Amino acid sequence: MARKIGSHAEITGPAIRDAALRLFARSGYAAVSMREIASEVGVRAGALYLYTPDKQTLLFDLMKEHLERLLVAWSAAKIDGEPIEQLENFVKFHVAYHVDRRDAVFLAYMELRNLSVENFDEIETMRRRYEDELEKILSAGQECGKFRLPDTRVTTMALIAMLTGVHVWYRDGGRLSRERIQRIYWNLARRTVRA
Amino acid sequence: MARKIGSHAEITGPAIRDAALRLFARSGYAAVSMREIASEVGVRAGALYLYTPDKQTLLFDLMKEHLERLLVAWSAAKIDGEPIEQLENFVKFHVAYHVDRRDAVFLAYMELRNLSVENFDEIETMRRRYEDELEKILSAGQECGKFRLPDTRVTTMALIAMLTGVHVWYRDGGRLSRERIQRIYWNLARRTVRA
DNA sequence: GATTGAAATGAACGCACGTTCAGATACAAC
DNA sequence: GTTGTATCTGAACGTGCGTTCATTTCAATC
Repeated sequence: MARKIGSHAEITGPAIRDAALRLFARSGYAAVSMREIASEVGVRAGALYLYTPDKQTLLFDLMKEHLERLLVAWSAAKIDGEPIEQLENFVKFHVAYHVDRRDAVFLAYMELRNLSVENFDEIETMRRRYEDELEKILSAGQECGKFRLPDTRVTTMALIAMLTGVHVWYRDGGRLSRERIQRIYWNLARRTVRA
Repeated sequence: MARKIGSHAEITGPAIRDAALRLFARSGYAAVSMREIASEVGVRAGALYLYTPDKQTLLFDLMKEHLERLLVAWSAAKIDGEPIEQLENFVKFHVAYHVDRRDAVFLAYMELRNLSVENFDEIETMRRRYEDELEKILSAGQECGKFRLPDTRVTTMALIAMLTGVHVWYRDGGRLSRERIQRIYWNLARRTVRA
């Protein structure tokens, strides 16, 4: 049975995370004060400490939650089949996910430096797990002769960088639809593996 | 005739910029104090203000200097010829430059948020000028039928992101030589434009 | 309507920050 | 050796930070 909590907490907890995510993504972890986050939520700074032990943990939890969700979402989205189909699936998944969660993606990229060593290691391990999913697809394609890659590891990093870069320029309601963007990136990625 | 300056200034000025670049790149602008920078140079914080009006200007100057040097270096490196040759030249130039100046590249990417509005606009204009150099090459190739691109602008952004991503994983003395890395990225880029 | 306890406040803490500046220092010129 | 000046120090400034905690608020329960 779930522990009973007050009616405020049910709202305030997630609201704090939302506000922190938005502000951290916009201005950077170090540039955002606990007072700003609190003000965004409509609360005073002290109240935040009912929901997080400290600012560092708030950042870490946001990044960890992002990567956990990413890995779970990928687990649900991944398919069996030919490497080329798996790659198409990965590319479209990655682009859609990164377009839909720009703030979280941005945070997880930019704020690694502000994590403590242990926290950094944990996040980095999860990121590496995700990158490995792509690398496995590329390796499989390479081994069965379907892909021709100059270097599997570098191609993995190059593809990840290329795809993730969508968050730099994508804007909601922009010139291109989500689906069009997915197709463009898939087009580019397919050429990269020469399949 | 050059204005005469004391013997210390000839050394200290650049030393401050070096230290600031290194520390900003490592820990982030907001996380580095003027006292830390001064300590790295072997001086007290107050002395920094003989060389920069404030911390923000120090950051801005580092970023501006990086982009100026990048544009100058590209001006010197760029060639005429077929789009495919121009692209090869651009890719190899970009990779080499970004591998050789990881700190400056990192700074110019990560610290845009910490610039004042006017400073941001100036830096962004210069960055855009550089990106346009690639876009012009892609457009030329597209128009003469040598390249087949799904979308010139998106391909530009995708290629820039892919190439710049080298700074994420490159380490001096790593598994791959600079030249090998240049060739791998050129290989990937060429496929991208289907040339 | 009294009781309860979670939620939030508001004031305070010690600390580190960017920046200033009067005074000390070191060094080149004479 | 004295002077002049570029360089640097050391102390101080006001500010804002993350965090704590005694106190207050207030909705739910009886």
